[in-house]
Amino acid sequence: MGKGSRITRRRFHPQSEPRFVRRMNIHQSFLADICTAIESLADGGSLPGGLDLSRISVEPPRETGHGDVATNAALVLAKAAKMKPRDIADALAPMLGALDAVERVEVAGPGFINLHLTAAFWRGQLAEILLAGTAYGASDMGGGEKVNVEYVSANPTGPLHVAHARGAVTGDALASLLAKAGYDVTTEYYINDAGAQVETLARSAHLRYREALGEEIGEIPEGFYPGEYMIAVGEALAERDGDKWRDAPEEDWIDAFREFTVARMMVDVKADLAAVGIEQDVFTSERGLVDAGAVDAVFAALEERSLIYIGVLEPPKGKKPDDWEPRPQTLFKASDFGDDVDRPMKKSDGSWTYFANDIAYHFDKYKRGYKTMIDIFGADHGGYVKRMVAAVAAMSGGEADLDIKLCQMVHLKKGGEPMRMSKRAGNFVTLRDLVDEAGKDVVRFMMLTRKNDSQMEFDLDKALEQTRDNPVFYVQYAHARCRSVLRNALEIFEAAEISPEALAGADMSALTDTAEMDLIRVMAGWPRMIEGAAEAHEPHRVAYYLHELAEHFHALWNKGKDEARLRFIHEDDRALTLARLALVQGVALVIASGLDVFGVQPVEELR
RNA sequence: GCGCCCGUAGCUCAGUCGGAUAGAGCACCAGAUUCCUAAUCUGGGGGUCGCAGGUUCGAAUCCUGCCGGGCGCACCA
Repeated sequence: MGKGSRITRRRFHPQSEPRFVRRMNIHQSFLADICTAIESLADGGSLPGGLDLSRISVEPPRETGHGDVATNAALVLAKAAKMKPRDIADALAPMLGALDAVERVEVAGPGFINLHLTAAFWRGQLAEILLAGTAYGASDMGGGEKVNVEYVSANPTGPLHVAHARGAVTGDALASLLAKAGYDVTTEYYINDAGAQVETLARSAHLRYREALGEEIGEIPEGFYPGEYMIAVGEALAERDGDKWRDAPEEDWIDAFREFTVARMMVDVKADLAAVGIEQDVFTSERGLVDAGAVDAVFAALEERSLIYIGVLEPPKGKKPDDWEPRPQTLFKASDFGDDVDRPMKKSDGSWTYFANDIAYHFDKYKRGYKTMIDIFGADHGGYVKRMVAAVAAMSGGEADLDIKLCQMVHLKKGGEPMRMSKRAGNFVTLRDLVDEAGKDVVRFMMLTRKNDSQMEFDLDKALEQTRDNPVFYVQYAHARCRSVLRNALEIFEAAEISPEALAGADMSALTDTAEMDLIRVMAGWPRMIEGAAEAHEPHRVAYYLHELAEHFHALWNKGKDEARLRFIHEDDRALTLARLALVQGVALVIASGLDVFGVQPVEELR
């Protein structure tokens, strides 16, 4: 549980593989070959049998001079085999050198085995990319396992602001990343419509309602939501109900006003999310769960297992609340599951705490079949993580796994100057403002260029400039260039001749330049990238991958400026051109595939 | 005081469940455009990976302790 609790299952289902989609990435494929070779050496007595092969890794070496794939097999096995790493490597190397895809093998450093693959192998990879199309990179790593990704879940008390944007985009991209990696993903929003904040919201609506009826309300008093967006709510209520609630006691209207206002806020929230291209599958109401008795049920279940008791908590050291007093409370034994202290389930008035409701919510998800849950929270909820993870462990009997991703703050900048935001002063930037100014694709991509737990700067001017300072345009430009070449190629080819499917059958032996082969190598790394990012729950890796891919393409493009023979289109050499177009088409597809994970539309041209 | 996160080039940040000589962008310097979009490319300078120990064939990565920054800390959500 806790920190290391991530998806670790890697299952392959060779029986169920569609024929035409490569499901095992090339490194896994070589890993299988290496294991076979080791077993065969063991059979021949050159190695001890029964060695633990689980720590063997196969990966692209950082140094290009170290071949295309490298394995640490000899290093990892040395201790258990009681042999020198170099000796194991020397025995293994010739066997791997005999593989069709391997051109050359070398033992290097302390015992790494570096494989140099044949050009034919790489060209074959390009053909696979073209056949798979934008589905390239799809994996069945998840094996169809149900995963629930919950994000945004902002209180329905006003419009979404920039801090929500990061969580929204992160959750959305993570969800599509997991879907691409073979998980059955549900995206979800938890509506916090049960607490004191929505009561305040209802009162604020009543205030604006009286205002709409012509009453002079003056300054919005402390303890009410002051936002101007509430004016329309008051007007709508006045329109609907006339003045029947004007002088009525609160208990007469509070429920109706809350319900109306929350519903209205959620319409706005969904519209804001739609503006960044987000449409979640499920919206769960906290109040609905409470009313349905879900909290009572999970409470009883925990009580059944003696995880609930009445106790008195120690005051927090160092920072004691002013009104602290020792008081018996109904506590959940979170400390049995990794939390620092036990946590209250009931408030002093006997109603459930937010935490209790949230346990019921996660129990509800669990009962709906999600053994893997991901919550995207803002950094200000960091102190809540341990208790929630503990609760999920407890209520699922250790069966379910909750990973909470904290999104750190976004510091908005404009012209190099930080934009100080304060709700009180009313100058906070809404998600809608941001999208209106920068565009949804830029917002999405920019928000995903940083690890979720690092704070990030978002320079509005750079996002608006649409220049090289803006990483999304660097990638889009590469895609646009690909599309441009393919459009130009229509002057000498029919569209059907240069479709991805047709190009997959092209003779690619003309692709020989190092820049071309490098590009294919990067493209062929896409499935592995997907799996790694999905397993780590880190969508930002895709942004860096796309930048790298674009970089290699731009490099090849410019190489064609220096050496005319490297240009993509040669009117006098159709065969050569088809090979190059296969490459260009492949790049366009992989970029489109990557942008699709981010929910960003690839552009045909930038002009 | 306790818990979580972060600390990597002047700035913003990557760095694959421990791998070989630590990377990118921006900024700075020097170059590339008769020709598929120069919103691009090529080359260069720039680092005690916060500090100190430890683990091992090997540490930016794992462990411990410090230092610095952020967030949070009963009955809010």
